[in-house]
Amino acid sequence: MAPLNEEQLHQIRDDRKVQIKHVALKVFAKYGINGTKMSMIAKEAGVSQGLFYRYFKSKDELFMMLIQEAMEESVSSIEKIYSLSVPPKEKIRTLTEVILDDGGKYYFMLIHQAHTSSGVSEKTKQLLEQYPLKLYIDLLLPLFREGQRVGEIVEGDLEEMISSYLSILSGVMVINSQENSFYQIPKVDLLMRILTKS
Amino acid sequence: MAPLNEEQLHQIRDDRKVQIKHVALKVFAKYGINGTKMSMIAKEAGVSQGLFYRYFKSKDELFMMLIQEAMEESVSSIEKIYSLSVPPKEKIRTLTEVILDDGGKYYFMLIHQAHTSSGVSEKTKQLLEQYPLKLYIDLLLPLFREGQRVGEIVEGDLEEMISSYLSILSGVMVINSQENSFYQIPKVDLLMRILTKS
Amino acid sequence: MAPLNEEQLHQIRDDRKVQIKHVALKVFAKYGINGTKMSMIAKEAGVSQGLFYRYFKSKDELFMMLIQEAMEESVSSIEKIYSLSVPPKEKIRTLTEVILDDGGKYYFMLIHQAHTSSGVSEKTKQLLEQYPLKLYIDLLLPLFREGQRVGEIVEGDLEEMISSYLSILSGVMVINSQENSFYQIPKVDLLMRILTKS
Amino acid sequence: MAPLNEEQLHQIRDDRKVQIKHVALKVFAKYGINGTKMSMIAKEAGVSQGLFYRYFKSKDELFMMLIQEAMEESVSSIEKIYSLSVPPKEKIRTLTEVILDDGGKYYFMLIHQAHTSSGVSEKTKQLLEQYPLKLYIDLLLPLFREGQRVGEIVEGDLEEMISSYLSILSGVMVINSQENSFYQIPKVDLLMRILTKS
DNA sequence: AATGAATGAGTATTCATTCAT
DNA sequence: GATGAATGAATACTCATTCAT
Repeated sequence: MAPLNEEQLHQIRDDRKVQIKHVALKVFAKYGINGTKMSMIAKEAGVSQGLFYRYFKSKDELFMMLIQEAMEESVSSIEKIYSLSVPPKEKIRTLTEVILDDGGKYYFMLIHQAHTSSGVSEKTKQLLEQYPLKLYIDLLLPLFREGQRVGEIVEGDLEEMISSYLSILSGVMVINSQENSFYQIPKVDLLMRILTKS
Repeated sequence: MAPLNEEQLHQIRDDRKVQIKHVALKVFAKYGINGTKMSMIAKEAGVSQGLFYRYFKSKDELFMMLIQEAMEESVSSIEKIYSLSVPPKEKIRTLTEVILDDGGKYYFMLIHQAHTSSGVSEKTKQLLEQYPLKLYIDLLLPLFREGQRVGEIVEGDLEEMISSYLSILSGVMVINSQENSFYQIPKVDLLMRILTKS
Repeated sequence: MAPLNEEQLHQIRDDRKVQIKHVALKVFAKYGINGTKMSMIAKEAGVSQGLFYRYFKSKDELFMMLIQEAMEESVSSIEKIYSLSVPPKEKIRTLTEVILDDGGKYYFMLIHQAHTSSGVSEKTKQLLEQYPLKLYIDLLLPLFREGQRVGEIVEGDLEEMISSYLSILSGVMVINSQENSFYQIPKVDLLMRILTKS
Repeated sequence: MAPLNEEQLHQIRDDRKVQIKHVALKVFAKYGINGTKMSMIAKEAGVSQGLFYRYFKSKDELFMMLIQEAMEESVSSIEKIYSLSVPPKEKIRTLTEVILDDGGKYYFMLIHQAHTSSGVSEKTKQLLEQYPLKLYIDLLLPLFREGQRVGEIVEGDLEEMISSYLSILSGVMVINSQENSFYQIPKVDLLMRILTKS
């Protein structure tokens, strides 16, 4: 029989890469880079350990890739919010929903793991430094300022408020990243009370 | 000098144990059970790796001991609050302050680590099951109910509210457990907005 | 086009086999059996790794085949020398030239690699034992004896002299088997001084 | 019982290091860096594999260390020859004996292995470049020149002669580095014929 | 009691070989 | 036949724990 053609092979390779990354995101998010064993990823993805290395150079490289994507994704989520034509408070609510949504939680957890794990590579650390909290605050500042202007957001130092808001969101995501979480994700309305006038 | 007597020796042993536990709590909290190497604890505590095993049977045993203490401590913190003679809102604020306080954060982080880490022993898992979220909710329920009764706490389902409150507190503790945290701990006033009428 | 007939297919098969062997000889000679990865041979020969196994049962089988050929070739080179109608010294000089010649060096290196590498199969070891140094000495003995008789070769124990001569030739071949060798191949005249009267 | 004191520990560490290096030199020399498995070194040295890593950072680091020593040693051997108060020919003969001597052969083999193995680290390659053949030739040039001057060494291009001499010596060392060598080390007298007038 | 050397089980990674297409 | 994806056994290295002193 004829060997697979270029396109078919490309398809297979792409599928596998996506599949492995998808699995790895969850496992890394849950167990961190130290707690995650290659055997877990391989087993969960249904491939042999050896195959993993045809698609990714190393455990660390994959971890870094996922961090990179997580951070790009998070920034892009925020940017997208601005294009909605609803009042500031609604924008913030929507953003909160997006973050609390299932897709987002793995990314948050991953970034948390990256920040806290021992044994992350220098390269990964450098990558993390490219997305400091300040960057997120600056992205949200115009939105929150507008919120204050129209009276939807409580008075007070905005940088601190945004920082706290992000910390809380991250926190609840992180502690809920596991399947049968001890904790539960709060309702959006409840979280919004931190920011908005009653 | 005369040789130390029985009691003095016991005292030394006890001091050393406390010292090691104190150090280990911080290291475990920061790096998790997988990220924490015995060499880190030994070095940080200023003892040899060998000596460690005179005081504790294993890494896991120590981890479990700390979890145990953390959970007992957390329950006792809550119980103590009830003895204050201030209005409910003030009690909750004080509890929040106690938790956010420096001592508390390591315990929270530890419990989080225990819940999320791969490679925790079965015994540790069993221990965790002895302190489910429900237990904390039940402990706080009378306090919050009283708060609602006197109009200091917002209306709404109390179990959910308490659960959310605990999740948020835990979350911010967890993501701030490391030294140079990416995030910051929110002010107590800000957190209280979740629960209280403006 | 008409499909290839039986013989043409056989021809193609044979050509390919020769091609792979040719490439493998160089790679094995350069890097040894441990240093040579199947991917190197496949890439260098321009075939897929999978195809290789249509032609050869295993890496080790190919290695053995090459050793076999190398040893047969070396014996035949020596035998051929005897048919020349020149004085003994000239015959030895010609043999030396043949050995030092580009073709020969890979074979020497290969035999050296086979003798020294860890991880050569039992079968290969057995093969090597079929061509002991003694065999080569015996082959050359009549030639060298004649050389001594006519006064072209220095006096002395012949077995030792031949053995040394072969060791030196092998040695210089071996250390020059790589492309950009640290060392250089000595001129034939210089080597002949070992054996001949000035 | 009291723990070992500083000096005793230092002694143990030193002994072990020497012991491991001694064994590793032989094993690396024989099998190259690819052919040498850590289990071989550990077993041969009578230590566990784990212990190896308390003394050396990695297989490659040890290999490099040994290369370094081998090269320093070889240069120093040559330099020492100059201090003898014998005629040039005698000096060269002594040098030849020193090199052919048991201690030397492992070093030569090691350097050969380093030059030929695939998979040697960049660092090791750089190290090798610090000791090019030219350096050895230059070291020996004055000695050989003096030999020619006093009529003990044959006429001819000196650089080429030294290079050939070193190649031949290296070659015979390399192919004799294994225990039950197929080949044999030639007598010094025989090798000297390459250089000297009869 | 105290130390740090020593062990060995476990983990990431490589690579010869097989398999589906 | 031909391809390269897939497998799994082997190998370098790490680290909790034990042991000799």
